[in-house]
Amino acid sequence: MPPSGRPRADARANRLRLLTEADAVFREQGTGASLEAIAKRAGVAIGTLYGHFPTRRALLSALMTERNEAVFAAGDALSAEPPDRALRTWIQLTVTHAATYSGLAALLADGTDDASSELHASCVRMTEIGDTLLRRAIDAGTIHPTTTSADLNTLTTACALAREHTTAEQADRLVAITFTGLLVRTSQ
Amino acid sequence: MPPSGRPRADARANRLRLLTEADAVFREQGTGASLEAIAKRAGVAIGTLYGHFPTRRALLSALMTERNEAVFAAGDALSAEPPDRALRTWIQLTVTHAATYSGLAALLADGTDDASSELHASCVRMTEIGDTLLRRAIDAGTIHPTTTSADLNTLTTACALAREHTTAEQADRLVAITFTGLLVRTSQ
DNA sequence: ACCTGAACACCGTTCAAGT
DNA sequence: ACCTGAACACCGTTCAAGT
Repeated sequence: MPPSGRPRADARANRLRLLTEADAVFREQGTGASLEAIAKRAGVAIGTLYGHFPTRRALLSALMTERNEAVFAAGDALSAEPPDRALRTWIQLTVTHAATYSGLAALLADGTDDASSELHASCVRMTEIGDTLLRRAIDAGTIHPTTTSADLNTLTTACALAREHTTAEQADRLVAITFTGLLVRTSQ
Repeated sequence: MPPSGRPRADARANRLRLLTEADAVFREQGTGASLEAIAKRAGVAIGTLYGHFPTRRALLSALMTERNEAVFAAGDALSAEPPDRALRTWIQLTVTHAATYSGLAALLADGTDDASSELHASCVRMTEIGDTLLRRAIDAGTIHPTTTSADLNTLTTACALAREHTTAEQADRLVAITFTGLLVRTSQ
């Protein structure tokens, strides 16, 4: 059972500094970075980090919270766009999101199926939004009707994973190629 | 300078058993598996493993040698096939190859650009074969002419990486989608 | 209620001693 | 020439003691 009432002021400050430094370190070194290093940069002992975030994934999850909300909101807003443009923008959005830190895409990919992962809920939410946009695009007749929600997830995961091994430009080209592969082939 | 003449019989036997067990362990646990475990299963001390294979990549490289030759030969043989079918088969082949062990695709992706990697030479060779098949398919008019050799590498890497996070069926669907994205869009 | 940091566990890598 | 395995280094994680 979590402690009730407001947390102590120093605890709040420590939590905030841990998140700030974790973001910086994960950006530089990926999600596998040393937790010791993060604690040291935040000016706290390693035990304090574990006190706030019992697992690496819990830390990552806390770090992604704000960003998640932004992506969810953007996804919902895409309902106003033309179906195929909306889907394409969504793919670009989620790929970039999953590539925030090197190593994150793999955790998100596994988080979709692993209900015990702290990242599971946000993965499910993303899948739902993607599914809505996908169905709309299929109904509009621009996306191949056999495309599944799982395809969309796999495709996003693949592009995000690949992004860790090439330039952003090359990764964008892959997104473009893959999206083209989803389109219904009409006489041009 | 390497030792001249034939290696000692026991050394040869150890090397062979190390390769056999490494293959089994990497298949089960991926390329990050414990080298201690491999040595133990092969019935030798950890120092013996390091004596034969100074780095994890050297061990992987030795492990891939035979398989590499098979893939190169298959790639060369594809010159006899219709250009687009040949390219598609090549993509499937290389994706499967890069997904032999979980974690291998990432090493191969980095090995292409890292000349100091023991896996570099085979990566370059694969790129060459892919490039030949790609140009032929472009010349035949079935593949979009702006497609580059780098696109092919990124695409293969992406599919192989994704394969570690889904079923083989789902991964095959991704290959199909991506390949469709390469095709010149004609009136069907 | 929260923080500290020593202690423990685990694993990769090296190298002096042995055969 | 090759093998052994103890020794070292490094890092993730826990938890008793402190404030």
